[in-house]
Amino acid sequence: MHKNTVIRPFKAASHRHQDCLDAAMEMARRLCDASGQRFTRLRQRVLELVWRSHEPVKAYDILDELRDEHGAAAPPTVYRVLDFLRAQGLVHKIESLNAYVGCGDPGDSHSSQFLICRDCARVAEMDDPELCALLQEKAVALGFEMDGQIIEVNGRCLECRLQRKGETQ
Amino acid sequence: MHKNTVIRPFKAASHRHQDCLDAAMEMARRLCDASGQRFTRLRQRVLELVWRSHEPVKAYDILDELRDEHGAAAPPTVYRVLDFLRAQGLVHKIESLNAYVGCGDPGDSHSSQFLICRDCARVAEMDDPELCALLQEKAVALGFEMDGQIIEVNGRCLECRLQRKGETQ
DNA sequence: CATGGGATGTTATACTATAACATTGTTTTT
DNA sequence: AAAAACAATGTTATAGTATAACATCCCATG
Repeated sequence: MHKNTVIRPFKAASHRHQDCLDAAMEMARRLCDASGQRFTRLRQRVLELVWRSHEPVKAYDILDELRDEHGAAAPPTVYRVLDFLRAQGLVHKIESLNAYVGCGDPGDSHSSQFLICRDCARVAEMDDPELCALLQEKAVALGFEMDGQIIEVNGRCLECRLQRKGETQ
Repeated sequence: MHKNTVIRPFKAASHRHQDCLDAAMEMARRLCDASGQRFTRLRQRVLELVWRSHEPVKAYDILDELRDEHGAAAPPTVYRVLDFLRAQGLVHKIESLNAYVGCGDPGDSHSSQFLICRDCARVAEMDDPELCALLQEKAVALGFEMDGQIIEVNGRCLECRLQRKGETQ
């Protein structure tokens, strides 16, 4: 069930991002097929924009991009597609940023813990079973029935720590 | 250092809320005195409004209230005061709700985990050292330097579970 | 009692998101 | 193939959340 703790790592700056993109699109197509949902051009395009990088993307940035490509486009277009993609587990919302990231392991229903780098703004995603279990345990101890969690960690990723070692920020 | 895991419990429906309010005001006054900050009428009033209940409060609800009492009032008034109160650790923001709650243990700098009841909308606050330690450990294992965390758990509090047992919602 | 800095007021605007209804497009049924 | 049914997208309007920039007020202190 839990394949791996880190389901969306901080990739080396040199990684071939096209591979991330291709993999995400392939998975999306497969998942939508499997669940009888339509992976329309618009939905694919929005998902590509979300996966443009490993940084979270704002709804209105997506909107601007669609406008450039496509003439008209209004907020509901973007929010509807984002809602769809989130419902399929293809995209997550980062609540503390009001921004969206592609899911590192769509299809496997999981809980997520996000690591957000304050320097490069990239986001990694974990699905750590120990963390979930402990949180669950703590909630249950208070009689609380848990049905979802939001965990977002702010800090600095390894790459940024090494690069900027010693700088004052 | 860590006095208690639960620093803002789900109180029984029958609790004397005035006591919560009085305690919060007393602490706030003391903390501001200690740090040389001014606990003005406005700041006190906003903190009272945040502590009006154990449910998170929206910035614009505070604004409406201030307008009723006080004539004019514009968003910056509220947001500035909320920022102040947050900086003093007297108030926390619930990111997933865009709403604010009074801190259950101001003065002691801590991390918070919030439990949010979907039925009664009340919020409890924990500061669980084990949870923090485990999250820290997981982050460090990825080379991530953690400087803050957001944990918000959605679910149902004990009281609501007992009251609505069997209901389909 | 002036004066300097912190607090608040004021106006305008940016940013985030949804409601409600119209239109288009795709499948399914006949 | 036509019609019905439903899903997806377009469109217009508006609600909800937050900040920038500058003006004024207040009050602690010298």
